[in-house]
Amino acid sequence: MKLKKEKSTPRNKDIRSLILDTALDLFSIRGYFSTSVHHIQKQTGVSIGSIYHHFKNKEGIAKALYDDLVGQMGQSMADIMASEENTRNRLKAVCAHLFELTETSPNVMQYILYARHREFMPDETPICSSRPFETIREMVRQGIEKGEIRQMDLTVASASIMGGAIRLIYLRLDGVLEKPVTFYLDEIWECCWKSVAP
Amino acid sequence: MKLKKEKSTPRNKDIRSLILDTALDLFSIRGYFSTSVHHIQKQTGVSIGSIYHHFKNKEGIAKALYDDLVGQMGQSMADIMASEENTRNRLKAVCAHLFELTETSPNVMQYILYARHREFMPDETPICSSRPFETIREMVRQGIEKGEIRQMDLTVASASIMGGAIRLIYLRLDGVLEKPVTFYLDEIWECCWKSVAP
DNA sequence: TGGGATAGAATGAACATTCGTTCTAATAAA
DNA sequence: TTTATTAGAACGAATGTTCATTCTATCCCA
Repeated sequence: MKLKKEKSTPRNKDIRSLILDTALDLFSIRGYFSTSVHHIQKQTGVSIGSIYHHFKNKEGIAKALYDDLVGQMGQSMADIMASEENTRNRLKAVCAHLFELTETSPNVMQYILYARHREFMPDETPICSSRPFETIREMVRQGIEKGEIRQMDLTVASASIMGGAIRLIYLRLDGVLEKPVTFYLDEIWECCWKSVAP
Repeated sequence: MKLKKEKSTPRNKDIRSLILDTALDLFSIRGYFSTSVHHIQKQTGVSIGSIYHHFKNKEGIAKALYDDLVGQMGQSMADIMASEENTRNRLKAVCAHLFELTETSPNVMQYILYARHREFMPDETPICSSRPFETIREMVRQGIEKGEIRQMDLTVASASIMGGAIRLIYLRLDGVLEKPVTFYLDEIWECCWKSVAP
């Protein structure tokens, strides 16, 4: 009985997660277009029929994955927003979080930052307009309002403050940095902050 | 005679260029994987056989295109390096050039920056290790040496100084900026420079 | 100059393969 | 029994590539 239940009941969620986890691995290693549904089938052991029972189609898998990951990241940003008071600490915490994520889950970072979502999810809003990035923008906006960041165009300020850090993340994901990005956190953060400080 | 020569001799180059130009358009609009060789055939009017006569295969088209564009950009960077003396002017000229290119040939910028080359050109070095980016790195290195940029890790300095500008280019290509990037040049450049100034 | 030989460029039908998706049957759960 | 889930064979469309053939321009020799 127990054995049966353990095998079956949690299966719904397990299978869905199993498919998404595997898809993330395959997508970020081989890319979306070079990953076939049959690959996912082989890697998960879940049958084709079952995959299509859980997701409308291949794009549906990519979309669900995207929503999950962007949702998680949005939550992290909201948490930082809530737990830190001043702009400088908030934004440094954002950088630190992104750097750690890059090291602990490069696949996640790769999929969020690097995959050309619009290429296979035509209706998706560009990543930079999604909630996590909107939250960062809001942090910057408040920073300008409070005078912690000098008066300037909001978009330029956001790009400037995150640009260097994101650049480093790309370099790390591309295998160009030999040390973990986290190693460079303090140094790059000083640059980021100086670029917009009053 | 002359007529004949004009019609025939340049044809080799014309067809090759026609294929590359069209491929660039299609690749940057629909993406590499959503562009079939048959699409290129239809758009150019050049027969399939002829396409395969000029290029080894589809990947060969992408690679030739990449080499051409990266070569051109490398030349531009070398020109700037040669024509400007001090680091600040050099790097601002680099930003200005990239911004102008983004406005005049967004396709080129899109292909160079955004396409996941490693996904379909497995042997290609990551863009950030290619010659144009190496030249930028060398500019920064000299800047640090001469004390125009403060003492710091070279990679971090490069990422910091170009990060914000590149970020803006991405935003523009994604259709998030309503105004041309060139409009923001002075403002973002001030940020970039402040981030690494002594 | 004229005419055949040669090289290489262009053609597009045909091919094998892969892919996303559907369908029907079997199984498990309620 | 009824409903939800799993299974995997089958399908059709699309793709990258090949190849036998035709066309065109240049070269060579009479």
